[in-house]
Amino acid sequence: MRASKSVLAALRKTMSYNPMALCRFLGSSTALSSSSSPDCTVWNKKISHLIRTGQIEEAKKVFNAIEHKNTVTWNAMITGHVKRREMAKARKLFDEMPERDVVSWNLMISGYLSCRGVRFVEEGRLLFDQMPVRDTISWNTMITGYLRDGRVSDALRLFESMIERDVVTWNAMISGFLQNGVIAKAIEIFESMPERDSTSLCAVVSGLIHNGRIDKAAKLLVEFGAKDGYSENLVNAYNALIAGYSQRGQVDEARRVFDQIPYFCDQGKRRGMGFEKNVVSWNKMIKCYVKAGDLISARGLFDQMIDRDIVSWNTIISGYVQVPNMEGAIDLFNRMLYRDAITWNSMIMGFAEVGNLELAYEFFQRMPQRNLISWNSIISGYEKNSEYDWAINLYLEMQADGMKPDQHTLSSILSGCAGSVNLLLGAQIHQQVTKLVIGDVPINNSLITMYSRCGAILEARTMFDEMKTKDVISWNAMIAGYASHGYATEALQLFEFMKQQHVKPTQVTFTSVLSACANAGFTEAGKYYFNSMASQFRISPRMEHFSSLVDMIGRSGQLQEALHLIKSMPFQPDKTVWGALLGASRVHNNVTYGRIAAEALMTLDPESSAPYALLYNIYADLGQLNEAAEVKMLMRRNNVGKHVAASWVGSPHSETRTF
DNA sequence: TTAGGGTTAG
Repeated sequence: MRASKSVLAALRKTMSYNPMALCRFLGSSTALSSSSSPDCTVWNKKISHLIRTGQIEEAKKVFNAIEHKNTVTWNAMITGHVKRREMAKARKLFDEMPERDVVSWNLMISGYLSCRGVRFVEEGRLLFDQMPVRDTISWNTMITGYLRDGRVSDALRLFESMIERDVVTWNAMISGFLQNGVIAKAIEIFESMPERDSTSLCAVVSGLIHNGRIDKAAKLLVEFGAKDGYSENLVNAYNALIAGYSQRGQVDEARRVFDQIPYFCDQGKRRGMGFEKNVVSWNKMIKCYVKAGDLISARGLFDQMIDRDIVSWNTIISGYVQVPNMEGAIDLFNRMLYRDAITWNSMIMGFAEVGNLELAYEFFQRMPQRNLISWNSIISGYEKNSEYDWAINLYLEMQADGMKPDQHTLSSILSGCAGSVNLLLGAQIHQQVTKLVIGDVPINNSLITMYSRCGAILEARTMFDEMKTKDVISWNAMIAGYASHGYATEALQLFEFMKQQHVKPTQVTFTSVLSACANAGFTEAGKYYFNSMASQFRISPRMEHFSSLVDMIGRSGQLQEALHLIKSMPFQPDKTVWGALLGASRVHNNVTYGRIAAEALMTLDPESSAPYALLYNIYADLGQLNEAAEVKMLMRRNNVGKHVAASWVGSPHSETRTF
């Protein structure tokens, strides 16, 4: 096939838009020699296009078919492999190619350096040393590679031995130093560089924010941002600053920056050339208000926006979902022209949060394309609302659908297994976790909880012991496992070991520790631990800690001391605390304290029949039948007690105790 | 082929 020169020229002109057209015209089955194609530029572009669109096999076919390749052809093919980190394949081509130019060398170096790891960095350096002629890009690539790998001094050595540095070199040094936390040096470089561009400023601002130096970032942005010569992408730096303040909860500061952007726009000569706020600025500011819980201001900005994008809508919807105000969210949802998975997922999460699983499921069903987060949201929704079997069924459905679970899915489903005491599935998930190599700390913690809730306390302990890295939650989970199964000694031993390992306990730790003491009747130990909360760890005791202490002191017979403790509490005791005193009074059949506790409970929780029932039993056991009858009458008069003495859920230990 | 940025949902 032979194409006329003019046709080829016309086609070449449109090449960059539609390279496939040329291919179709020429037919791709024939050998692509220079006789059928005047030069290989066209084919090189075709290869580049195929690589850009991820069709490397196709690219390889074209590459192999070309008879007379030039250096660009080889480089294009090498690019394809380098992008996919296939360095062995890239290297083979590089070694085979008849003539290399500086781009070939640079490509290989950048490929090796992107792979990270000492071996690859050294390989890159070897090529850098071997190459006959280096340009600035070679140097910049090598410096960036070192900085990415944390080798700051190597980078600095190269930088200092460079003769002709360009702005990219300086910028690479700035961002690299900031990435490695060498802040002072980065600022020094920024301030001493011969010419700055907007990238320099963006790099230094975002890097400083990343390193917690937001005020310095703001100062530099104000100082250098107002000067001439910076391009429109400076707004990115302002946006980064808004996001930085937003993350720290400094709403007013963020708003000040947000309002400042058009101010500098007036200062700059090219008004309307991009110095103004863009949609990202608005979205970040709205997000800032949402994060601070100021939905009114967030909505105000949202309503003022002229060009909203999907992120604007999703941000404001997430604000309503977080409150949660699902009516508002639905209203916005209905007004949206285009929705994406994030929109739908936010709605699902919101409905799950307010316990409306029907609507959550309906939205889950209705959404056009579910992703992993959709599944995770609906599964965790059911799990959090104690619908464990639904959660487990959805998990099975998810897998049948070919969706691979991640650590969020597994953590939800493990909680589901713990909730429904499904040891069989829990152990299966454990195997899956091992296979998927998602052995991260939160997942392992869920496994501990799952095993211990299912009563497999030995498996829980094995899990705990095998964890290479633990956090305080791992310790809490294991201690809680022991405590809730009556292994008080083991719980306290582990707690002592935890302190030896210098892991700082939390309020949750003490909840389990005190509950273990209460269940086992270790009153003195319990008092000691309770006092150590504030004195050793600066943790203020919460309601559940007081109620445990009241429980154990009361049950040991020191009812007066228990009442004294209640009176000395820094906040109003709730029904769990009074319930503990009432329970203890029942154990000792003590009318005096039983009455006090029961009366407090009747005021706090007028619906509950439990205080009447307990008080009745105390009187009855003491043979004071008249008083017992009075209690019954009182209960009838107050219109409580359809199920007499049936369910008492006020005490933290209600499951393990019978009244 | 080198530098910055890339918002929203767990």
